[in-house]
Amino acid sequence: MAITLKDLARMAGVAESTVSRALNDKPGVSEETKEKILKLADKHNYQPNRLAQGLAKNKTSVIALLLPDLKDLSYPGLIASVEKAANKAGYQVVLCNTAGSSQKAAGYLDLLQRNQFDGAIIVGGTPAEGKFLRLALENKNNMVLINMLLEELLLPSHLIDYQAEGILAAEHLLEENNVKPPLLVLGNEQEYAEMERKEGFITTCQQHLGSSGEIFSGVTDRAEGYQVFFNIVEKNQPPLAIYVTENFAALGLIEAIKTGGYLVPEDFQVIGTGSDFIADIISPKLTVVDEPLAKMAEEATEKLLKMLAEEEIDSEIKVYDPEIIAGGTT
Amino acid sequence: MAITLKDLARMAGVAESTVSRALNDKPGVSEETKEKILKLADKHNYQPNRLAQGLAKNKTSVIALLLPDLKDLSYPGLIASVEKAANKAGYQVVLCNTAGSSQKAAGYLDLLQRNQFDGAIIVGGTPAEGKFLRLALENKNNMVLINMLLEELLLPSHLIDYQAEGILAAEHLLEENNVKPPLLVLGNEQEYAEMERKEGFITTCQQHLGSSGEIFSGVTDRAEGYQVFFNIVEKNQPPLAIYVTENFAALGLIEAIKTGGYLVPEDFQVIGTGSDFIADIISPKLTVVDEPLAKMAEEATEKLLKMLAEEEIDSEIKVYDPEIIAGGTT
DNA sequence: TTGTAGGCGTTATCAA
DNA sequence: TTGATAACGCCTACAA
Repeated sequence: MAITLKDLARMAGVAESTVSRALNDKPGVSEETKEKILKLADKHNYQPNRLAQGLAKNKTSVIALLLPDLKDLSYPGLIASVEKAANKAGYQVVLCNTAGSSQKAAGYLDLLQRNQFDGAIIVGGTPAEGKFLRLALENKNNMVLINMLLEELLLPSHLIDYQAEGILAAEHLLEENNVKPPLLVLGNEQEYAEMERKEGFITTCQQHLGSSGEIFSGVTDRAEGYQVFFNIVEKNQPPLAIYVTENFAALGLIEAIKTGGYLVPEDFQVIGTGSDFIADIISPKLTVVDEPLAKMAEEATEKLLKMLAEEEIDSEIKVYDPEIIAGGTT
Repeated sequence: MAITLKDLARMAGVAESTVSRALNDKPGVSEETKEKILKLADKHNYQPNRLAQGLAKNKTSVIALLLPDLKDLSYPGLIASVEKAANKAGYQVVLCNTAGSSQKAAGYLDLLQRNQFDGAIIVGGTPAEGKFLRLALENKNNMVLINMLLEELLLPSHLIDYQAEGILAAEHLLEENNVKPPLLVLGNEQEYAEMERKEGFITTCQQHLGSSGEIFSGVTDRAEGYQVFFNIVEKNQPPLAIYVTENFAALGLIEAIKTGGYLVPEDFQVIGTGSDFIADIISPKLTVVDEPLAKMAEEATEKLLKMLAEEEIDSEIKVYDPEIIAGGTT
């Protein structure tokens, strides 16, 4: 067993309270005894038990970051941002992989609710996670949301304006190619983000051209992106402008375009969704509608820390604007 | 404040111990009182405080998985494997991002040592992490290692045989192209894994051909992989066989080959390192030397759980063999 | 079947 | 400046 504060007290011949004061640098301990105690603690490599500390102080200094998908390459930036803000305030961050399962998410929220963590930042991405949050909300308010929209539940939320993404993408493509309506290649059309992008994109196209181009959906991975190229050229002739919401689909699509002997951006202009990673492994570098995830994460973390510090009750919803990062594909 | 066991006891008009027994399904409680207590607990949504439980039972049922790099696309599989094994045994897993910094790693090991977690699985990848582990090892034995080799520290370790990777890669390439010695494209030559791969590769080439091909190093990302192609064709003529240890470098290299008007695998045969993800976004699918990370993770987790359960002291080192997964690039 | 009491390892209050 | 002592919320002998 590890050495305890009580052990130190016995060895130093003082009371536990004195040891506690000495270790925590609190006033009311003579330099002499303090030094003796610190030396002893160091010698025996004393490490205060965090469970006991947490119980006594009602605080663990650990926050959890719940992520729905570890393969999403835009998360490392988000994570770094959360960690930076949290560390600065003396908190450590642990990551919880919910893998899009509300059951797993519930498991981690159980830890949160039962004092294993002080707070949690919950990142959306999977639909219908609202239900399990209700329980967790009962007593405390120690959660903030990123990109998760809940109907009724009132929690601080940091949301991307997905509709604005569609609008920006459309405007960008229309700037350069205003003859034929741009095409839209979507992933899972049931997802909130995709619905919004579609709405923004189509509306903008119609406003400018009076009509919108063909829409393909269910195109999420590289193979599907590759394949959709053939569906596209079946009825459409280049030059064409295309908005592909899914990153890996964009990868496959551009590969197909180049394999087909066409040029990007001369024959096909392509715009995707923000992710340094993907933009970089595509050649030419993909033009994207970028999401300010790092900033969102930072502000979400600061909001959470403020809630923990001031026990402030809050449910502010903050919406963030995307922006175009020009690459070589448009 | 949340409701406590003591509150329940008061409300039910019984002793705390009775409530504890009822909630934990222990014998010695009449059906009647038990039901009353459970109903009360349910009504007030009672959630036992894990810090208190942990303190009393000296167990949190949470293990930590320390990862050096969240961008590594072979980790999601490893993580899933750890979670599966841990969950089955009633443990929850949290991920800790050490980001290759021993300081950050030390912070998480501090949590471990101070009872916030029961155990930890530490994944290597960054050099010289050994030092900070020494401290953590003092009292407990609740850590296992994956792909981290330490000189003196005795901990259960689960290691890939990197030298065998080089050997396999060489043998595979030699099978099909035994005229010219295959080329080697390395990432960071200082890393243990790379040194071993190189050793195995070169030795095998020399055994079979009496000589080994040109070696390029410091090629880690897509751009560098793209660029190295030009260095390669400067002095070498296809057909050529190439072993590229870094995944993204392989991506760029193949892109350059195709852009240059050459064919894969007819003109250039390429073999990389295992990762479903990368192999899949390359076309043709990359042939790889696969690392059995999922299996390693599973066995490492089971070892850890066994250590926690039986307090067994152990420092077994288990070495895992890589294997070729044929794609379309060889 | 139930209650009392002590312990887990800290912190914090109040006297001395 | 120090030391008892209670408290944090739970578990677990031991007694009743």
